[in-house]
Amino acid sequence: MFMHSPEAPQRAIFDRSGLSDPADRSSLGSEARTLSSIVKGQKQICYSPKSIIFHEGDDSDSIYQLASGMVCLYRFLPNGRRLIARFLVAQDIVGLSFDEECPFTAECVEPTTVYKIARSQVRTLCAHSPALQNEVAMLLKTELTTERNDILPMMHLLAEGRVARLLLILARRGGANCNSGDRIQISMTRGDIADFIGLTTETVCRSFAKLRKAGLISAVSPDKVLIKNLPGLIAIAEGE
Amino acid sequence: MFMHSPEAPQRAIFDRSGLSDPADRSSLGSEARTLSSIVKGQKQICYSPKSIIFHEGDDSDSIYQLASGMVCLYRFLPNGRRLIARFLVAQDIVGLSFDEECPFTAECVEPTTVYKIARSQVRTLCAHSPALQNEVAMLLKTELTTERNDILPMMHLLAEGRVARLLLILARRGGANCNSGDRIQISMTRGDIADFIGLTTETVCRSFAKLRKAGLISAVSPDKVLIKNLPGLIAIAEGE
DNA sequence: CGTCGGTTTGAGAGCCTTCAATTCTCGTGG
DNA sequence: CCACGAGAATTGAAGGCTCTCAAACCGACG
Repeated sequence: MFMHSPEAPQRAIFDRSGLSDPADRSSLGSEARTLSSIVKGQKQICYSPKSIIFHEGDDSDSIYQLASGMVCLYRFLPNGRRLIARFLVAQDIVGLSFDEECPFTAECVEPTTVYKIARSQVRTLCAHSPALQNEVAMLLKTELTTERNDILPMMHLLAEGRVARLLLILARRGGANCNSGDRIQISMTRGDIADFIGLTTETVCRSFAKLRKAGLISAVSPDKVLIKNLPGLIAIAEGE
Repeated sequence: MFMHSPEAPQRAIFDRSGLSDPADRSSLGSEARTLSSIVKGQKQICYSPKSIIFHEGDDSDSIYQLASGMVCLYRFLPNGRRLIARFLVAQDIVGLSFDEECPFTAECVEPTTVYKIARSQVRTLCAHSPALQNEVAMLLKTELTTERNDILPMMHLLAEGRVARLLLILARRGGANCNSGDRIQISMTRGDIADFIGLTTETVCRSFAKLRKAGLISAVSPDKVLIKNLPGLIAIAEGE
């Protein structure tokens, strides 16, 4: 479950479609535009670490696709704790599922460039292009699948399993081939990780230490780890 | 955040659309069909408690809408623990976000009737009806929003907060007006609740007891509770 | 009336959080 | 090039929360 690539080319996303009629695929013609092709015309916007792309509560009048970097989507609970819903990496699109208001704040974790697309433009193009509207539905489906497979099981795991699962998510996103020996780049802080998987900074640290002592990973630096035993890591990430 | 109704009429769902072009709404004409209208032509299928509507791994060749009853969607983790992803109630639709295989088993919690629609039919109708395809996108959006607002915060709460949150979800679904004094019907078992919010049966029980002793709810029977102090319950559900 | 599944309560062990102190990392300025 | 300082990471100890194991209770049903 961990090894399929979420950065599959658009065609692959289409091919997995359970909604569009395959027989109609050939009739799309030249006016069929993918979100990617629309995005290519936009200029890139650059952000430095810790800068905010949009705030929770802002009018959700645009959607964004990351060209590079990393962004986290978060919100504060009434008790003051921060809840990180998702980390976005290159190619990820954010905003398609938003209503009038942004339900999250989007803050850059590292230097980031994004394409910005007006929601009104997406609306208009969707209304005229069944293919594009289908692509949007596919993207929403993918988002739900990711939520289902990556995030939801976190709630049922102990600390070590949650951290292992996060590492595997990062490994899958970062490196194409994900084997024992591969290096994982961890751009976010321990506190970010904690707010993502529902633990404290200290517990995240201790979990890293346990995984290290168990020989499943080895630490190059706080933000780089090597996978020493992938099957073992997967086992932990799935609850022993 | 808890009090908006997820069972809003279809029009309301359309009106909240962030994707369809409002200007095109009037051109839908008579061929515009909603999922609800399609469903009305189907015959109902009845299931008794504990019966299975579909198994994890089955070909996902149909989608379902609940007419009445309650269904839980679950899957087993490699460690043997069961993970309940969602409880479906009347009007809920399941399957739109599935790929070739069902990612969950759907098991009835109580006597349940469903409408069954072939996925191929949805595909075909979607290909010919932008309005229907838009409705599908809206339903996926709603599912994501629910996941974001109801489920995701669970991971960051203690046992009492998770149970309080579940009670509010049930209250919102069950009764239209949700005030102190309202009765909540809890059809699933304590074990089901535990597998949903990532705890054990015993901890769920103890959390109910704590909420009772705190005067936030009172127990009519194991499967019926009264809300005694809604603001207090909401506070707990959001992390104090 | 007895059984069975589900619920509730208790006790002890293990996990996570909190609070505190220490170490590490890395960019900056000398 | 090296020293310095701020922020991040790590480690320790104590206490609270949750899990496990066990036992008692309850209600529906045959």
